[in-house]
This record gives sequence, structure tokens and C-alpha cells, in this order.
Amino acid sequence: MENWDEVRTAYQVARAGTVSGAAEVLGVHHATVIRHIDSIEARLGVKLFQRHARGYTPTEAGADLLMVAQATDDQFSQLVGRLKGQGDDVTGELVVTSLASLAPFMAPVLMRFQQMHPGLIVRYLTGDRLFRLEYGEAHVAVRAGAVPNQPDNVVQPFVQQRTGLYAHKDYVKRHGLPKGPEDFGKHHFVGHDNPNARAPFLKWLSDTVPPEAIRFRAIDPGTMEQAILAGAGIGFVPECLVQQHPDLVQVMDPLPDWTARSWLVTHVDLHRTNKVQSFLKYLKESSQDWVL
Amino acid sequence: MENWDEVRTAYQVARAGTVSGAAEVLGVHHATVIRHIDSIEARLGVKLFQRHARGYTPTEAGADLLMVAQATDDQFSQLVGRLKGQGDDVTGELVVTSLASLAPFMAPVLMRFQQMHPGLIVRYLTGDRLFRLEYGEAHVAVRAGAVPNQPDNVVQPFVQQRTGLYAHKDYVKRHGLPKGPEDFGKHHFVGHDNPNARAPFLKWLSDTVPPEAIRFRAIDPGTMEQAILAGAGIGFVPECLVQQHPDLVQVMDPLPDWTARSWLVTHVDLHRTNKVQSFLKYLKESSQDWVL
DNA sequence: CCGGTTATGTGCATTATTCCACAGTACCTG
DNA sequence: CAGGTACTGTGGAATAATGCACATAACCGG
Repeated sequence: MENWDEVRTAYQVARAGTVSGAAEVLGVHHATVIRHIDSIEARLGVKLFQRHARGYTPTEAGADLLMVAQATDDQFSQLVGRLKGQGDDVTGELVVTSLASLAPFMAPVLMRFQQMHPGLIVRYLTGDRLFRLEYGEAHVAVRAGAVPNQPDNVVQPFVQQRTGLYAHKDYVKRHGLPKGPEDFGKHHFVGHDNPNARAPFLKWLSDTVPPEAIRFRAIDPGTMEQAILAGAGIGFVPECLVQQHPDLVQVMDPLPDWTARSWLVTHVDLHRTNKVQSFLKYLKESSQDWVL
Repeated sequence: MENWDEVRTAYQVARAGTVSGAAEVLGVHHATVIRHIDSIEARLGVKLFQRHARGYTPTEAGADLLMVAQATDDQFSQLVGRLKGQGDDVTGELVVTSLASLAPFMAPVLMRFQQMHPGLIVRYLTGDRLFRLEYGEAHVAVRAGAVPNQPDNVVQPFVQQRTGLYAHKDYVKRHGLPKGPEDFGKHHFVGHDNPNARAPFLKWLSDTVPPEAIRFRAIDPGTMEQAILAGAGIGFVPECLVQQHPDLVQVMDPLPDWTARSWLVTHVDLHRTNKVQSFLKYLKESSQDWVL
């Protein structure tokens, strides 16, 4: 059964009993209706209607089609109702992705947002892999670094995570603090294993500090933090974590460039939906209280 | 939801995941598919797919539509199966109409035909009203009189019911038999109340016999027969009934014109269906044995 | 019996739809 | 990194669908 429109036409004819009545309901010319009926009957090889001067009377085949098409019409109507309302209510899945380092902040927000919307299922994806909005893998993404400029992505600025250069007091006790860049070669640094890392402060590190001074290298930010706390050397620690570790000593005043900016990114197709808008609004409100 | 074809297109896109794949399945150009999707999304005001270079990924709305359209596609497929097979098997209703006088012959045939086809429901309509084939009121009609020449009706000759002019022997005892037409005025006749009755022998009666001689008039053929058997006068009795009533005496040799011809009539749309053809075949076979 | 109304059905002009060809982009593979 | 592949997207030509006008037939009411 190809050409569902002809089924719909036949359905209306069976309902109305006349070609003219069906044409009026369908908003087309009655000649069109006649041709649709002729076409579908020819294709099926079955007479759906008996034609007479007072209208079209459904045969048994036509009555059968009427039943099926009636059900179809109902289901389509319900579907339209759901689809139209779908943009308005916050339900189904909400898929959010971010860097793993933001999980301590994001998770409580997501939990409360889920509690505010009982019908909602929250999927919070973190990982090395970049979850792609254009493939429908996520509704909202938190991206760090330069301004994302993918086509079809709606970008707005999110939190800024200040980062400073710190060392554990045990390290300072042993090595002292560098007076200036000229002392960097005589110190131990904790850095990223990948010299091409994208974070601005890591670029600063590889540009400013001699490679041989970076004695401890790791991939995971959490690991680097542990190394610094263990006194392995001087390294970058987010300001928010510094407050939890009073044993950390600031090595030098932070450069503005070190501040990691992050961005809220949504796909243009989903950005205007109420579900995404509600979450973005709540997320931005909540992030006001974050201490970064 | 108008335009069911676009639903079908969207359904195939959701299934295939690509516009090109859907276009191939649908047998249309991929540009057509793109425009259908754009059209239905614009109409609904909801994005059904997220577009990317590798294809179209359904949104939640698109996934919802996929479910509904999947069900619709299944139902339509089943419908087509039923409709195509419908012309071939003998099932559903078989509506037959005839003069009430043929009921003693038709009823046994219909009963046996119903027994031969367990799925069949027989509706045998008799009555004064003319059941109209073109309105779908009956599949097969037995019509008497002149050849029906309605358009869209398929006509074939059926049984001929010979009729003779008889009187009860008690009447003959009292009044004797007319020697010829000149005696008709002195006799009592049983005729139809309507002088314009269509049956040829009734026309002969009103043309040949003076009106005042038709002393007993009725509308129902069965009533007329009862009157003749009661000795009310001379009248027409079908030959088949004469054999059951030995007390009837033939008044004059039957004229060829008196033979009532009957016709099997079907609507052209239904005539070629197996159900109607099977019944016509069985009816014509059975009628060979009828004694009329 | 006879207009008036309501239907279906058909040729022709118009409109909308579809197809075609080509451009552009992302992704994969050697 | 370059070539190949598979996909989307778009402007203009070809085609199919639609609308229109008119003919025709049946029925209804007076």
C-alpha cells in the first residue's frame, strides 16, 4: 500500500458517502477525489465503492478500509497532539554532557532538576569522547576552551573556572618558591603528558617552562591534582579546589589567560524547546552560586 | 494531520536513517524526501530529525512518529492482504433479493450454499420494495418481467415460470367452464386489485375479461391462490402449484405470453467477484431441478 | 410534469510536485 | 593526505496532479 493520501481520501469518501462531501472535508476539488478513488481501486484491483447518482456506497472492501483508516486517523491525531505538546512539557530524556571535572557541580543541579520534573529521565554523559550534538547524542553540552563555532550549534557563555599555579607547602619547604620565570628551570612541575594539550594554562606551561622541568606528567586532571598535593611539584589547580586544601601555596599571581572559559552549547533544533530552555535557565541560575 | 504521504515519507526516513535510503525505498528522488520532511516539520512546528552529513537522526518526536507510522504501515499491509484476497474467497455477507413467490425454491438453495461456505452469512431479502443493486443493497437479485436494462447491471436469463388459468372443481361444478372468450362475461374471475399490474397474464386478464367479471381482487399472489382454491373464481396459478392441488381444473390452454420470465441481475462491480460468481453458478445448477 | 437541487464524470488550462544535474561537506581508507 | 564514497542541499526543467467549467443523471417537491 503506497500512497497513503489516497487511503485518506477513500476514508473520507466512505465516511461522507459522497465524493462531494469528502472533497469539502479534504479541501480539494471533487474531481481530485474521484481520481484518487479510481487510482486506489485500480491499484488494489478491488472495488471499494459502488457508484450511483446519489453518492458512493462502500462495498465490504470499502467498509474494511474505513475501519482501518478510522483507526489510523485517530492515531495520527493523537500523535499530532503529542508532538505539538512535546515542545512544551519537560519530559522524556534530557541528555547533558560535560567535562568530567564539572561533575561535582553539575550532578546536584541535574538531580534537583530531575526532581522538579517527575517525568524526566536525566542522562549525564561524561567522558573523553566528544558527544556530538548534531548526531542527537545530547541536548546540552558544556564545552571548554575556545568558542565553539560548529554550524547549527547555539553557543552561550557559561562559567569561568579560574586556575592558579600552586605547590604543596611540603614542596615549598624543600625547594622554595621561584622568584620569577628565570627560576623555573630549577623547579619541578606537574604538567600534562600531551604537550599539545589545549587548555590555555597548559600551553603557557609548555611555552614558559623548560620541558625538563616538567618532571611529573599525567593525563587526568584529578591525577595531576593528587600529584601536586603529594608535593611532586608546582602545577595548576582550580581555585575552587584550593579552598579545600589549605596546604597549597600560590606560586605566582594568576594570569588572566589561565582562566578556562566554558560554554553552553545546544543544537539549534533543540535549543528553542521548552525542555532545553527550562534546563538552561535552571542551570544558569544554579551556577550563580558556584564557587569556582 | 493532513497529507498522510508525508507521514509515510518521514516514517521511511526514520527507519532508514538517511534521506537517500528512504528515497530508494519509496521509489522517489531524494530531493522529494527532503521537501516532504521540511514540509511536515513546518506544518507541525516540530523538528522530527536532526540533520547531519551522515544522515537524518530522529528526534524524540521523530521516534514517536516512527512508532505510530510503523503500526499504520502494518495495518495497511494487512488491509491490502485482506482486500486482495477478498475477491477470491466466499465469505462475509451474500445478499440476495427476489420476489416472495420464489422463496420456496430459493431458500433451500441459499441454505445449502451457506452450508458449503461456513464463513458466509446469507441475507435473503424479499418484499414489495425493490432492493437496488446500485445502492449496494444486494449482490444478486432475481427480477421478473421484462428484461431489466439498468446501466451497470449484468443481466442473464433465469427460470421461466409457466402459469395457467385454473379453477377449483367446486367452481366448475357450480358454473361450468367457459367455452370461449365470449363466455368470460358470465364467469367469476380472480385478479389483481391493481389494473395496471405488470405481469403479462394479468394484462391479458384485464384486456380480455370485462372488469365486472373480475369479482375477487387481491394484491398478494398467495391470497389470489387461496381464493381460487376456495372456489371464488377462475384465475392464474403457477404450474408448479397446480401439481400440489389435484382439485384444480385447467380452464383453457395456456398462452405463451403467460410464461413469466425471470432474470438474474447483479451489479457490474460485484458480478466478477468469486463470491457472486460461485453463487450464480450454484443457483443456476440447482434451478435445473426446479419444477416450475 | 417540470424546474431546482445535488450528485458524478470529463476535457482542458493551471498549478504544484517531482526529477535531474550539480555543488558542497563529512568521513573513511590506503 | 589525497582520492573515493555516501550523504545533504538547491535551482531549473519536466511531469504529474489539481482546479475549473461544463455536461449529465437522479431525485424531490409542488
